[in-house]
This record gives sequence, structure tokens and C-alpha cells, in this order.
Amino acid sequence: MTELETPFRYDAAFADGIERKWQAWWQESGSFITRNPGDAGFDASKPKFYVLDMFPYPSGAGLHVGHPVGYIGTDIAARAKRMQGFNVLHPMGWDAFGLPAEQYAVQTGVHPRLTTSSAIETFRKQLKRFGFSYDWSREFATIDPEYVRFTQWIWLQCWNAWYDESAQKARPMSQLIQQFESGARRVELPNNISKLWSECDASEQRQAIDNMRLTYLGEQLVNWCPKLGTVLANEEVIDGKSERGGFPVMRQPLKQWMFRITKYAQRLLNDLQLVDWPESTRTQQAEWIGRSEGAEIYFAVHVGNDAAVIAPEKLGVFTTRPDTLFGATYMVVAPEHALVKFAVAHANLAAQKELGNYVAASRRRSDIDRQSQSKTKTGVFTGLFAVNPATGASIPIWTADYVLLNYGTGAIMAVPAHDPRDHEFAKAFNLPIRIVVLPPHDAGENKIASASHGGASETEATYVQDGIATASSNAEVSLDGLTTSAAKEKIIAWLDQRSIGKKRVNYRLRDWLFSRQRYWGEPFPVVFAPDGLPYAISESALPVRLPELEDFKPTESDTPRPLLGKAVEWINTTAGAAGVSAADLPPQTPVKREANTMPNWAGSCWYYLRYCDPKNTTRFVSQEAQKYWMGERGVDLYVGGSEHAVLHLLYARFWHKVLFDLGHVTTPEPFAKLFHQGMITSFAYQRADGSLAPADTVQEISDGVFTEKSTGQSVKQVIAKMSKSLKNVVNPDDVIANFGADTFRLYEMSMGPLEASKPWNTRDIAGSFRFLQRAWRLAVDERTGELLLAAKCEATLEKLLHRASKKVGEDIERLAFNTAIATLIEVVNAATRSTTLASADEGGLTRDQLIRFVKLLAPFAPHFAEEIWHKLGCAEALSTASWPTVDTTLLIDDEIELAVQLCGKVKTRLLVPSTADVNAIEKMALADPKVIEMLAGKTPKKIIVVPGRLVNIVA
RNA sequence: GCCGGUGUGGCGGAAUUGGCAGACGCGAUGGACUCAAAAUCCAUUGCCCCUCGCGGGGCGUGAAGGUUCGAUUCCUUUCACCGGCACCA
Repeated sequence: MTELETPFRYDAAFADGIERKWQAWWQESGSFITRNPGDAGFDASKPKFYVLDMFPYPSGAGLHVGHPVGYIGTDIAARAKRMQGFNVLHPMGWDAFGLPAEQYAVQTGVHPRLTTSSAIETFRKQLKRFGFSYDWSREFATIDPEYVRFTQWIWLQCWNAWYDESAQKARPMSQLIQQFESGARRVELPNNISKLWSECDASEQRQAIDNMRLTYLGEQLVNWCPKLGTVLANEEVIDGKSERGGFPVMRQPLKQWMFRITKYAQRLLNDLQLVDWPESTRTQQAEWIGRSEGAEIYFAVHVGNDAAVIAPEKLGVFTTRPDTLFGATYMVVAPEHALVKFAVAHANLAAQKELGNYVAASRRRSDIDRQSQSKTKTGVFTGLFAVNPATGASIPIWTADYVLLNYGTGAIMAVPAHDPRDHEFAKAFNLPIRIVVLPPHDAGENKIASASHGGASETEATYVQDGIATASSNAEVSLDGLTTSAAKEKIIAWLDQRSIGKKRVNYRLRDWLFSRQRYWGEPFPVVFAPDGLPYAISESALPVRLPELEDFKPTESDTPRPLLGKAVEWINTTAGAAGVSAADLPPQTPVKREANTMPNWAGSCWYYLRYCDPKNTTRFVSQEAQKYWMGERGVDLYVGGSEHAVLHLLYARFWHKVLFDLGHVTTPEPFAKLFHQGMITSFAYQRADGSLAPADTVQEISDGVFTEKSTGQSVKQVIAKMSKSLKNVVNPDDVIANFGADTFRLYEMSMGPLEASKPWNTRDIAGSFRFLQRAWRLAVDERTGELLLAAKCEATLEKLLHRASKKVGEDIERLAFNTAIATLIEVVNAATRSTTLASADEGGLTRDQLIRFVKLLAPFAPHFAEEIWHKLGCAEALSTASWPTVDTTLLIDDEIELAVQLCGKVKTRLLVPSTADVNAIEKMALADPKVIEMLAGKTPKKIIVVPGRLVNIVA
């Protein structure tokens, strides 16, 4: 038939027509506008379902085919839940602060605001073309002044809060001041000075409070990237290079805003048990937090052989193996450790020079150098000695950069016999090695005796596992013969009793560095008075807006300088103009604004809360809206990439917990269920030498055999990331133009499991397109556009449709969209076959069946479904229709086919009534002629009947 | 190095709790329709062997073992690939 004869054929142009029609209709009729409690039309009787995508950072390049994978998944869940009677919150917005727009501004001078808003336009337009059922009325961007206002407000909440160790939660600062004023808590000042509040002067009181805030100014060795002109978080530095751009990163001391996230380490770890998250993500977070149990031990320090010159403070170390204390033959401190300064002060000129050089070199060294030399240990003897409290021996103290300042105490006791790094260092510098743990099977009497004599012998390999302590006794305590865990306990008790050590839990998690020297981020709501102290800007003066800049070039320098330093007039203001409360500073006080800005993470830490109540101008979210949408456990389904397993998800959990402690949110965790969609990869073609050939230079000469066009050399099809150079990047706009959005949605969802990474194969899209075309022809006459409905209900089809209802519902619940779609295809194929096999007006789906089919299809191909739904005479939106119910009686067959196995191999099949019990099935199986033939007179030893599945006869 | 994951036809994948391996799609082959082609519909399609054919047999889920009446699924060893962490004491 020609096109003229089939004007209602479901082709790309037709799909485009209906898709745009229904998208416009949904928008006009507000189909997906979600009502909050208290709104007119809100139905309080329905349960809530909050399904959220990780919002995108809109880049100038627009969407790529990987973006929609998660969005289609959440849209299917949202649409199904709506039909299943839930109030569904399904929002979308923009993570709009960030480095790319700023870098573009550096190159072109175009203000990041313009770049960002045009990228948002593009993204919004592209996303709308997919027909996602977002409530667009809740859309916002993190750069919106109203949003920035509350991001700053949350920061002020942290400023005005402290962590109460005894209650294990954050509390408002006013409560700390109360404790101080009442004398219930003393003020702890440096050098172990403790005073009553009333004994402190104003500056001491101020210091006492500042030291307790959840956000504080800390002088940190920061990761300064001279090229980007900014400081980066540890998490943003990979192999000594910036995560973005791959520029070298150096370590510099700098005063930066920090969050006391370490106070939450244990809770962030514990509460991973509350959430339904992928195991790998929970493991990654747990490892990032890195809890380890051990002891802190203090060593007295003296200079050289002169025991008269004693260091003022003991040297504290953290160890997970206090049981090896007797084997500690030397100490190592980080080059930045305070003790090194003490050593320099007491060293002779030559030693001073050597130490100074080493410290300077390791400070200059970027992490990348440390990486490349990770196998070779370097270090310098400090001239100091420590007294091993267990053995009484004086052991040398070295400094080396394999000890990190910001883990534990920045110092270690080295046990070269039982730690590979210490061992390597000891070998390099010829330091003594003393064995104090034996493997359990070697720990016979003789071995212990000999080891305790020759305990200082050198070993080639280190024994790091648990074992039996040996050569570990002094006049007061003996660990000999104890297992590692018992030895740990005993030595800690001994140390504790003598006040030279105690049990300690340590975390790898560091406090969160929150300052960036960028322009395109949220300004901090804080100013500095002439005395250098920070003062918060009052809530009523928020948001603090960014000043306009014309030149966005970062100041490339070896010393950190914030970009906003260029806005001289903005920086220099008065307390009153900046909005500092007159109670804190007189309004005329000249102040400097904080020139650093917040990192990109700030906006993504709480956007899921803002969606609950995005237009609120008085609060970041109303208590009522937050309570309703977050419910008992938070967002019901959160879908996004696994690249956010640690950073975003840990930071957001931290902010949420602070807000929880302060009573602003009611769930301990933000995201109940998390799901990571897989990456969309592409095919690439590998030559014999391992290099990759661009996709457009390769042809398929026969099934699975590919050659390079120019050379004829055969190449192997492999899976690779999409990249411009391999010519295998797919633009979603092109795919939609050729097949329509419904086909795109179906294709991406049928490629495989949502969580798996899967290669895009344009050739396969035809399958999804043909499915919709076949479904269309099944329901609609291509010539007239009239519905084609069967008069009679065919029993087998009806049964199949019921099973499909059950299966599709279950599959959507577990996000197994690929198998749900396969089930829908089976229905259409069976119905199509029934029409071609039957005579003209028989076969196919009845009106009632078509209604149910369209409902099942609606979450996947919503425009297609809506079109047929309205052809069926339904005036309301399909999204308001109820999900088909499953008639369980139709799920049961009268007769079931069982496989009959002989010794586990399928030999034949057997039809049995579904009501037959195990005995009856056994009898029927044995009476089967085929079985009699196979048994050939032998008596079966054993017969296993699995009802509904199979019979296994063991002869 | 440590932690986590994956491995099934020519390709993407299915098998949800130890129970008929290969659902569904792509590709391929044959047929119907057509002057022809496209589209569509029908059929076949894991590999190997025997058979003119009907039909029958064997092998098969990265590899090697094990547990079990029965293993893609559980256990041990091992290989390959992917992701994360990486001098954290």
C-alpha cells in the first residue's frame, strides 16, 4: 500500500505528531502538577511516592543518550505509581553552579549566567521532548536567588550549631552558651587551659564558640591547583591531578571554611543500615569513612643522647596494633608535624639544613610525585629519641612523608616486623627489626623461647596477620602467648592504667573543605571585621548575591587567591550594608566580605527538599510539605549514576543529618532507596595491534565479522565509551527524529537491566519501533484511523493478558523494565498472530482487553498509549486511570506441562491437571509410555516431584 | 596491592527462591504477498553428530574441581574484563 492509502500508519512523522499533541495537552491540562497537603484538590487518602532523578548539570553540549536512561526509568516508575493510586512527586531542576560555565567565561568573557541559562533552555527543551511526567511547575535552578538564599541559610544553621558529643547530635549554639553560662561546661582553651565562662574575656568567649561551630575556619594544607586558580577537596583530586582538567595540584596551607563532617562519621556509617542502597555503594561509603579501632599511645621524647633535654609534650601515635608495642623499634612523624620544628630548634647546623630541606621538599612535592615514588621510602633522622614505654628502650624518631599529617596524630610507632611499609623503611635505613607476633602454627614453646632471645633478628617478609604474641614482656606486663586480640586488650589496659595510652577509634574521613576560589558559586554569608574575626550575615539580609565581574580569568599563582578578590568594591563594605546584625557589629564598621565561594556540592545537598515546596519564600521547605513528601524514610526512589556513590551522596546525607538534628527535617536519612542506572556505551573496533578504528571506517562483511574498509584487515567488535574520536557518539535528538520519543524510551529500557552498562546499537532500535507499529496495526486501521476491536474474547489471549498484567506490575516494582517490555511484546505478537490466523473480523483484542493493554503500555510509551486511550473514547488523561487488576483465577491453568527428567536430563514432557498432588504426578509419570520405555524394566531408586515444574526419576 | 562487580548463541540480553538454559529484540535463512522492491505476515535459527527424510543422540552458561536427584544459580581454586580505593599506621 502507498502512503496515500495509509495516512494513519505509525511512522516517525505520525509518532512526532501525536507526541507533540499529547505533550501540549498534558501541559495545558496540568496533568502532572502535583498537589501538596493543604492545596485545593489534594487527596490525603492516597499514599505518597517521591521518585527523584539526580538533577543534571546543564552543559552547552546538550543531552547525550546516557542522560535519559535514568530519567526514563524514573518516569516509568512515576507513571505506574500514579495509576496505582499514589500521590507522586516527580520533579526536575538544574544543578547550575559549576566550573564549566566559568571556564567558558574565562575563554570568551560571556557571563556564566548567560551560558548557564541557555544550557538550561536546551536541556529543558530536550527533556520535554521525551514526554516525561515531571511536575514542571516545581522546576528551579540552584543559581536562582531564592534557592541561593536558603543554601546560605543552611550554611548559617551550621554556623549557629555545635556538635554535642554526649547527645551525639548537633544543637543550636544558644544551648552551648547556656551550658557555658551555667557553668555546666567549662571553656577549653589551647595548652590544656580550662576556665569558667565568667573567667573568660570577650575574645576567649568568642574563640570558645568559634571552635565549636559545625562550620569553622581551619588552616589546612589544601590542594591548590595553580592552573584552575582554586582549592580542591580531597575527593576532587585524583592521582595528584584535578578531577576536572587533570592539572597538577600542590599542597598549600590556607584558611578555609570547613564542615565538621567527621563528627558525623559514626552516624554516617551506622545509618547505612537504614537505607536500601546498592551494596557496592554502601561499601564504598563505609570505606571512605574508614573506621578503624586501635589505641593512642604517648611516648616521651628527648634530644639525642642527652636525656636531660625533654620535649614539652609527649608524642602521641595512633595504632591499630597496640599488641606490637614491644616491636616498635623507631618512630616516624610527618614532615609537617610540630615535633619536626622542635627537632630543628635542637639540631646542629648540618642537621638543621638536612631536616629543613626534607620538609621543604615534601611540602613542595605535589601528590603526584609522592605517588610515583610510592615504592621508595625517603626520610631523615630528627636527632630525637622516644622512649618505648613497654621496653624502656630509646628509639630514634625519623620524619618521612609516608606518614600523613592528617591521619591519626600524624605520627606512628614503627613496627617493621609486622608492617610492610615500616619494614621497607627499616631496610632502607638499616633500622632494627624485632619480631613480636608469630603465626599461630609456629607458636610452639621452642619458637617462643628462641624468638624472645633473638627477637631482633631480621626478616625478609613481614607477618601482618593476627597470631600469637612473643618477646613481649616487661616487669609489669606480659603478652607472650596471647592471641592478637587478647594481647591488644591487655596492653591497652596496662597503658590506660599508667595513663600513657588509651583505646581509640579513628576515621579516614576528614573534615569537609568547603571553600573554593571560584566565581560561579554561592557566596558565603559572612564578613570579616578589621580584627579578622568572621561575622555572620543575618538571615533577613540573604541572599548574598555575587558581584558582577567582567574578567573571569583566575589569578594563576603559587599562592591561593580567590577570584572574587577582583571585585574590590563588593569585598569592601560595612557591617550594616552587608547585613550583619547591629548587635554583633556597629553598622559603620568597615568589613571585608568572604571572597571564597561554596563548591558545586552545596546546591545538590538539599535540592530534593526544595522540590517538596519550591515556591516557599519564608522557609527552605515548609514543615508540612517536607513531612509529607519525605515521609518515614525519605525519597522513595532516587536514581542516578554510581559516580556519585561517595561524594554527593555522603555530603547530602551529612547536611540532612544536621537539618535533622536541628529539627528542620523529620527523617534521619534523605534517600530510602537508591538505584544506579548503567552507562550507555558504544561499539568500537579493535585492530590486531590493539588500537581502535573509528566506527565509520568499519564494515560488517558477515555475521559478527568486521573489517576495516580501507585495508580489509579484520577488526574485532569491542565495547568502549562513546567518544568523538571513535565516531560512535549518538545524539538523542536524531534518534527521536527518526523513530519518535516512545520508541527511544522503549529501546533504552529494553536494552538490558537498568543498572547494567550496555552498548548502544542503532540497528536494534528497529525492534522497538516495529513493536509499536505492530501494536498500532493491531488496534487501529491504518487507512481510516478507526479502532479495530475483536467482538469475542479469546481465552488464551485473555489468559496471556492477565499474566502480562501481573508480570509487568511486578517488573516495574523491581525496575526490570527490559523484561516488562518483553512481556508486552509477547502479548502483541500473540494477538497479531491470532488476527492473521483467524478470519477477517475475528482475533485481536476486545475493547476491554485493549484498554488494559494500553494501561500496561502507558508508563513505557505514554504518547502512544494516550492516543489509543482517547480513541477508545476516554476523555480523562490516561495518567488518572487505574492500573489493571489481576484476576488470580486466570493465572492458573487446568493442565500444566511438566518436564520429565531421567537422572537430571530432560527426556520427555507430561501434561498433568494443575490440581494433581505429588503422588498422582508420580503415578502418571511412571505410567507414561516413554518413561516405561526408558526405564526398561528397572525400578527407580528415587523420584523427585517439584509441583508445577518437573519430575526427576533416578534409576 | 585491597574492596566491589561482571563473564550465557553471530550481537544486546532472559532464566525473580537450586528445578525444562537461550524469553524478548537484532541479525541471518526460507516462504507468502508483489511485475519487482520496500513494508508486512508466516516459519526456522546455540553448537556438533547420525539419518534421504521422519526422527534420534551428544555437548553447552570464562576455565578446573566440589556439593546435590538436579547447578547459569551454592562452595573451592583460577583466568579475563570493568568500577572504586590506594603509604590511612
